[in-house]
Amino acid sequence: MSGDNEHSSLPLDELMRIRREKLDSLIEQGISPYGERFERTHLTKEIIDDFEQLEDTETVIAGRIMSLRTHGKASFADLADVTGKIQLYVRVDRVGEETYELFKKIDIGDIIGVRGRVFRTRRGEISVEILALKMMAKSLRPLPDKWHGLKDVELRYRQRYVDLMVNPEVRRVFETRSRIIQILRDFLLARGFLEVETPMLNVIAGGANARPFITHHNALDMDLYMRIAPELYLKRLLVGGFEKVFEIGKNFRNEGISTKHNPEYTSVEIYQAYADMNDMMKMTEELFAHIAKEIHGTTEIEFDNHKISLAPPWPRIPMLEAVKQYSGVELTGLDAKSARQAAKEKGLQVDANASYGSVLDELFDKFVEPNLIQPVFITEHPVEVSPLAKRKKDNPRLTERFEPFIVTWEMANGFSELNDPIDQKERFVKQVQQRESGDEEAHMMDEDYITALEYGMPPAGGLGIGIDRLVMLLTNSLSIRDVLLFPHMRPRTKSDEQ
RNA sequence: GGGCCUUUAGCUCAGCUGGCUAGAGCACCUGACUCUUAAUCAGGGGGUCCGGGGUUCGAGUCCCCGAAGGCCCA
Repeated sequence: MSGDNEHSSLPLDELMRIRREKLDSLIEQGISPYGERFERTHLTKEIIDDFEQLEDTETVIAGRIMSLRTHGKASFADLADVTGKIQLYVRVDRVGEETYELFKKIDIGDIIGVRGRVFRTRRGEISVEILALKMMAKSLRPLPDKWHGLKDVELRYRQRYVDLMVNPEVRRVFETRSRIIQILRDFLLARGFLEVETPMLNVIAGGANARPFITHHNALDMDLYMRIAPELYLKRLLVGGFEKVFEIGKNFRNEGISTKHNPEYTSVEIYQAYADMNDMMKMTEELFAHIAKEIHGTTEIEFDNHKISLAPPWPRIPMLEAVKQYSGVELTGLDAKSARQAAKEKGLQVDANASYGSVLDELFDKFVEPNLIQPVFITEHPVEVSPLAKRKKDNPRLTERFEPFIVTWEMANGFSELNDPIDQKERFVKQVQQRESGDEEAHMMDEDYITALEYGMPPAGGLGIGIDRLVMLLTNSLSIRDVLLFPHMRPRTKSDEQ
């Protein structure tokens, strides 16, 4: 509908037009507006930290102009690089008319290189007095408000590059995210684990209860699934003879989006031969405490106005006991029918043919989960919802499984791995039946995985940790989108690409 | 999927029970200013009020449909 010439009267176009004119005039003067390789001697933070040594010496820095204060024949600006920012000072009687004119063509947002003298202003601010100036990148769009920054969360996520420019605390979150992953990796490597990579394009999507994304391989002319978990591949590696492996990577689940869910998210899965759930619980609490100490210097952290203590050991509470404690419902020893009855009496809607295990699971979600603020391991999940976990020796309806909860979130999931191929096959068969009766999240049959188990897999402990949630916990972020650089957003239909 | 809320200048926000030409701060432009720092002072330009219908003499404001986003719930 709207023609091109209507567009040209939009104010953004006017702001951009003015900058384009400055760009053109630079080119006319033979100045390249987009620079080239540039050798810096210092980062801004180094100048501030080492001011005593650097005072009155020459330095070469580069970065983005964040603000300008011009005063006729002398001017100030703030220049930001990855370490922070520093004030620039320029005076015409020092640099000469030509450089001063070039400085006056600079806009907020431009990236420049500066050679200058380190000094402190009368008001005490460490600054660099410009002696020479180079344009590195002309910015053609205005930056958000220097005081209020960019607040609109939609714009922040859609144009994260702008968010990162103007909101320094956002950059810090992602620096912390990177460090957390590095610490995690170092922790595992130091314990003799091997980092591996397994396929993300799967013929069978297994290892979790979730709906997969479907994609297509053209040359083979076949549909493939994006993986929902690396679990079954990693356990094949235990069959093959690796004894300690882990994988950090993306999983893809075709589910809704919320403050705690993104369709692609990052996990670490860890498998250790000859270990069991108890070893993995110990590793979990040690790992969380270790990362917290490296990041914050303490295991006592704050999240959403809660004081959380990550210091091991964390309590272990069997699921049945937790349900009894928080809902008053005693399910031990009941059959599926009386379990359903008990749940109904607590006002819970349950399917007429819900299994004992799923009743337990639902009671847990409803009555227990919202109370689990401090770290706690919930253990011994029912077998129906744990198709890959070893059964408990003294109670085959339950499994050797655990999930740590912190601030009501399930932070991880682990168990003594089921290595009995016959039991595993039966569990898959049950899952396939559920799938056929409409449960799209139930497991698919994975014959090759059964074959692998038939060769013999050592008993093992396994553990999967949601890295996004871990980062949320340690950066006090209430939305998963705040720890994802580019969270998934619906595309805007049109005319918003300004 | 359901409920509630938001969308006004590049950014951050006002705009009352419908009523003159839709405002402010920052940013931008012009001028003044050689230690400012949310620089200051004077002047100026800038609007698809998310989109589409409707009610009305008159809609940023009320009604309906739609879009994107946020929060809560499933």
